[in-house]
Amino acid sequence: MGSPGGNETVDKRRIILDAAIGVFASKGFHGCRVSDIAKEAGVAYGLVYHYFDSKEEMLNTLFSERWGVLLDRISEIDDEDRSAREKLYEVASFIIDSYQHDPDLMKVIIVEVTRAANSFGRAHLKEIEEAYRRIEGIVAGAQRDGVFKKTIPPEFASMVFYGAIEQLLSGWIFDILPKGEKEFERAKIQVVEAVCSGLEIAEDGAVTKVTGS
Amino acid sequence: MGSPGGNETVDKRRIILDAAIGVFASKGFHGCRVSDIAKEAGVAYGLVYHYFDSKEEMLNTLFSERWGVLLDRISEIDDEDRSAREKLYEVASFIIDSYQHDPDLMKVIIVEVTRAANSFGRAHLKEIEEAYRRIEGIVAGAQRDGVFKKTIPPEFASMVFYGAIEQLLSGWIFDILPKGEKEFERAKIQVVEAVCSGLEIAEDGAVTKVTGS
Amino acid sequence: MGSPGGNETVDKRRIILDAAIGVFASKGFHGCRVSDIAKEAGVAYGLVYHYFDSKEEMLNTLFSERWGVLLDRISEIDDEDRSAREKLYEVASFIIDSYQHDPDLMKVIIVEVTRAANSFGRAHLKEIEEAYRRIEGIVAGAQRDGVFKKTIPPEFASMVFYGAIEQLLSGWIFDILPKGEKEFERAKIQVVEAVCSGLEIAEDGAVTKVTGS
Amino acid sequence: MGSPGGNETVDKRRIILDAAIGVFASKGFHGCRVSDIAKEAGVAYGLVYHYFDSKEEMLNTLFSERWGVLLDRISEIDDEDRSAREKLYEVASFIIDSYQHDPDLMKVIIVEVTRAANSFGRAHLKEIEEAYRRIEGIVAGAQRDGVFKKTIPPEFASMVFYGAIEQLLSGWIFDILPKGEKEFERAKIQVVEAVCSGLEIAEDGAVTKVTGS
DNA sequence: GATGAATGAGCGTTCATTCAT
DNA sequence: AATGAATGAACGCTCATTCAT
Repeated sequence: MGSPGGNETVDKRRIILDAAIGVFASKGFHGCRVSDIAKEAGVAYGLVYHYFDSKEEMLNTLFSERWGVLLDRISEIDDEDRSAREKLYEVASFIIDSYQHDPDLMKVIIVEVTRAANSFGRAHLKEIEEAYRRIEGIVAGAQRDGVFKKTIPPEFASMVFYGAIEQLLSGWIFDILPKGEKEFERAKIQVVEAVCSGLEIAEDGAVTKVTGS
Repeated sequence: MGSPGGNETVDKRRIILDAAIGVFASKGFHGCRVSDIAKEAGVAYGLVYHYFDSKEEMLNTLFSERWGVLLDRISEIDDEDRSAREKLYEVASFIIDSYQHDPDLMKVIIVEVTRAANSFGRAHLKEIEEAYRRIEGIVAGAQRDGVFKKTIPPEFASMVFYGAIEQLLSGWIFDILPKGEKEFERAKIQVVEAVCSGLEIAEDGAVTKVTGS
Repeated sequence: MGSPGGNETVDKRRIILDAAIGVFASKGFHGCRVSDIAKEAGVAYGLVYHYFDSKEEMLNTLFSERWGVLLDRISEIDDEDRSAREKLYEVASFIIDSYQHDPDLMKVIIVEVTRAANSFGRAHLKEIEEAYRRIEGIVAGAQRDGVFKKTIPPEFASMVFYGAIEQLLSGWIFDILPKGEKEFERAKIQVVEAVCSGLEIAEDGAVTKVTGS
Repeated sequence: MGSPGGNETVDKRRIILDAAIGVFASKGFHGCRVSDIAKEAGVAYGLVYHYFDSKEEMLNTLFSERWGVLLDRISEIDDEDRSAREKLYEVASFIIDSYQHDPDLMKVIIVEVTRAANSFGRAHLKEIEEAYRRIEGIVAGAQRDGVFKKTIPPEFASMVFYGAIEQLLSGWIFDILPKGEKEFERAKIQVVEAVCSGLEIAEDGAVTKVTGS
């Protein structure tokens, strides 16, 4: 039953981690000090090191926690009985919703890990690649089903798809693209439309089947 | 004896800049020391500061030099009398060729600036956005010509296109995608195909017109 | 066993400050390194920066601490019911005693701050001027009482008095004048005599009333 | 005949020295760079080192040049057949006129040398002491003549007199005292009055004989 | 004399990490 | 668990001075 009475017991570890999200997001991993995190969390300097071996471990933890959820979700989506386009829509949807729900966390994950492959990304390359591979799986399935063209290798398609989404997120993060519920919803549809049907008007003039949640 | 024949005259500034490319590429901007650059360039520590105000100024210089060339090239391409798809192919081609020609420089530009919008990218946001805008222009033109669908806003299409290409470069940089002349050439075609025609097989079954240089 | 008896508890901040006095006095502010201070204090380099924001802050702290005491003392003296000459004697006495008690500290204050108005003195100009103003107050009072001549403006008299004393301290600091208890006591009397009664023999031949503590 | 035609020949050494006065005065010896002086002088960086062995040598030169003039003038004054008070007035007058004539140079001499006995002053201690000794000579003479009281040792009187004047100069330099022709003239009179006759009203009420130039 | 590129020792400051309590 | 003082390696930058031309 844990702590009697309920959840008054504070999980300092969690508090520190949440503080780290905010601090990493606003100052950047390199730009912040461990003391900033402790201060933000309202705990003593040393306590951070009681729970984490290093500043980097906090980032790693934040990334892995969230990335694991993403990987699970992609697999789940892939297991559903839907078209490839719908599956990609679901993936885009999940990522964009994640950003909408906790922009700071997604900013940290993308800016400090995913797009910083040089430093911390290195450590998570395997996890990151795993996501690519699962999207790849969706594409490969569609190719087997004769829905996606075989001229574009799945691993390539996966990169295009993921790259497009991440670019959108970056656009929002750095205020290059307008943000808002409406924009996010549109983006989900349009990024899938662009990647699946392309920007060009098809010969037959069909503008495509819109996918919605 | 002077320098009768030509370029034996050494431009130390250039030498330092070139050394910086290599060092930034291999150790990262944060991971290297100014002394690493001086050593690599074979010059005294202080000379670096004779030519540059700071470590960061070297990165800025490298970025701006190259990004300026990219911007010029996109404009040039847009001025040509070709289809939008061909123009996008040319842009992709230029970027990928740039990587092929000087992988270290492109790595630095992408890893340390373009994808590090949090830190140095901030300083170059205007230049970076300018590139997006020029691609946007190509798309907008195609929409006016009735070749690209109007359901996807040009600024959105531009992000998808650029995001896809950058993801490919990242894939090569971090050894997620196989490198090689053949791969690069294929990538140019496929990224354009994916973005313009989409991954799906069009209703009419047309696999699309391949564009070559 | 704690610290039952008293002051075994070490105040590292104080230790560092005291070490700074010695180091600044012997090598000068510019001539010493922060590591000299740390070494002298027997603490780790970084601890200095745990307690102080910068090398300069140590100097500022030392100055303000001591100068505050001087200002208080002057006010206290001015509040006493004594003649102006006696008050000036008390001020001279306090300053000279300060030097006698902690020559290094006074050396630092005079050499690095008071007489270095160009650099650090600038920052403390207000505090320094305050001292001048308080001496000025003593003189002005004496003029009102008809004891000091009105032909010499108080602010001018204050500068003469303070300048004379500081010159004596400089003389001792740089071994131009002989040091010693006897010399210090004599100096107190003579500087007041010189400034109050002048170097000349008065018409009536009176050599003056000597002031003692 | 030197340079034919006259003085079109520029003495670069002099130009550098004059530039140094301005730069030392405005930025301070420590606060300026050799390149600042070269720039101010309008000469190449390296030329400074052609004429001077070091940055310090420029300061030394400036000091010695001017201080020599002061020493000569004091001797000259002392040789005149005037009262001690008149002699001291002449000395004060010369120093204050020097400041009026070239405030930057006097600022450098006082701020960077005379009052910086810790660093550069050390090197010039002998010259500086020589000035004290010459003033001392004037006082000693007056004591022998029965004009100055013997209770204040000449070397002590000399410090009081010089300290008072230097304090005034510092006051002008750092804008603590009002500047202006009238102020300078008054100061000459008052500093001598203060030091010779004292601040107190003498028993017999005589306010003293004012000395004018 | 004149130029300014080249040298490199030196130093203030930062901050992740450790540790005694 | 919790605190925050203590540690010290690391690094960017400055700038007086030298030197090749």
